[in-house]
Amino acid sequence: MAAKSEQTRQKLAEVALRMFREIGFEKTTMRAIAAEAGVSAGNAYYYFESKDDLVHELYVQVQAEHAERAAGALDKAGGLAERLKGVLHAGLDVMAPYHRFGADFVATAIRPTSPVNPFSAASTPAREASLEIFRKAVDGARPAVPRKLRSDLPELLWLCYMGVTLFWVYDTSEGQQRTRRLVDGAAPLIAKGLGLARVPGVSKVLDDVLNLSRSVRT
Amino acid sequence: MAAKSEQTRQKLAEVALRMFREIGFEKTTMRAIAAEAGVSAGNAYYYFESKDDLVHELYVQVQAEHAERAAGALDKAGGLAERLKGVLHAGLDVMAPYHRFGADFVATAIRPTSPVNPFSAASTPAREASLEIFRKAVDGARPAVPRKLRSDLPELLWLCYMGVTLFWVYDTSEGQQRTRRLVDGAAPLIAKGLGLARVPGVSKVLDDVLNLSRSVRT
DNA sequence: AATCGTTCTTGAACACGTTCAAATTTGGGG
DNA sequence: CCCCAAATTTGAACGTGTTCAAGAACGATT
Repeated sequence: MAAKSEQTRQKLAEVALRMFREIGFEKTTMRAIAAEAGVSAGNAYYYFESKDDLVHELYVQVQAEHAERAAGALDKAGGLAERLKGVLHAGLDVMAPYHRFGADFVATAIRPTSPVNPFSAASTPAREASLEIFRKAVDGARPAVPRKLRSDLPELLWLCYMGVTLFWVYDTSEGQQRTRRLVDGAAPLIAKGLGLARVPGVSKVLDDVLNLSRSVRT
Repeated sequence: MAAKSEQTRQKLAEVALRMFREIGFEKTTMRAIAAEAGVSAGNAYYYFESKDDLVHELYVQVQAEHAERAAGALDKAGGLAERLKGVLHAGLDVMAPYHRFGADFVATAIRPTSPVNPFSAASTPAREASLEIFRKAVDGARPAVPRKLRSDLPELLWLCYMGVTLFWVYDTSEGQQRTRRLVDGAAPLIAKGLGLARVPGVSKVLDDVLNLSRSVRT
């Protein structure tokens, strides 16, 4: 059966993710993962290129669950502020069990050469799915977002989400409530701030910002 | 002479920094540093707690040189936009030789437990010195920055600087010219944007932003 | 100059992530 | 049922960052 191999792979991933959660990144050694999964250390490398590759597995799973929960939250909210809150809190909910592991995750993910890097080729599907969440959040918002911003906003919000994640990693408050407060405070502010896009003086500066943001990408 | 010990320490730091620049972080092994400095590998650990600690040494030196060059740039410019440009370009100039090493540096620095982490206790002097640069940039600016923003702005700009650094690490364009363009574009935009703080509609939102930024820190 | 505590230095050892040649298992075709 | 090629698994090995007990060099005190 071809399933046997897949079974070993899944066992390894499952064990690795559980250990990441329970004892952290560094204490979760490849040998320990393999032992717990009942295979040799070398064998783990038949299924995963590296320890980082197991982190990528986590990233993909977390992202998938985020998409699912975010969709649920978006069904319930119409205003941009509430939609944003829903999406961001959903993300925090999914990541919560991994908070102690967060710093190592980010340290791994930030390397341009890592498969976990959210900008890397290996992460393109996960990143696209994540971007899609923010596209939906923006597109479905009532009242609608100013037309001028509609195309750039999802990407910018996704970047904000990366920022919130970073903040969350450093947030040692109980249950990361500071990050929760940040989300609760920032979401309505962003929504309100977008309304200013129609103020003439602001509009000009905003155009410049958008132009810069576009020009600097290439 | 007490200088003998200090000499060994400096030799190690000098060799390490040069190797970081020339062959990158991973290829610069502790054994290689020690060998090149003419001591045993174990001895390097008498002077530096860890490899990361050598990165901290680099951080401190880079920061010191940044402060120096930024001060020079600030002497020549009065407007906030020009002052910001000067400070940011000075930072990029100092970091330039280490660009290939940047990703590893950031990956190290981003760990809350690392001595290199810019928010860590070990980095407090370097961080304060860096903040001071932005305080000077803001305080000396003519026309003056809106009073409301004067106290928070340096910290926010310093955060922007962290963001620019991150952008720079990922910037693979020749000579990191995209980052240069980002700085040239963003500096005047920030200066212009601050002027909007006096527009009534904007002022209210801005108050909320500042309040949130303050409340979320504790 | 001899002594002694401190500072400095060494080299072997450890656990880690990772590699790889060799061994084993698997599954399909004769 | 047997055989072979491919897929899977092993265990030993490598180089890494780091630790540490032991020793060597130093410098102040007598």
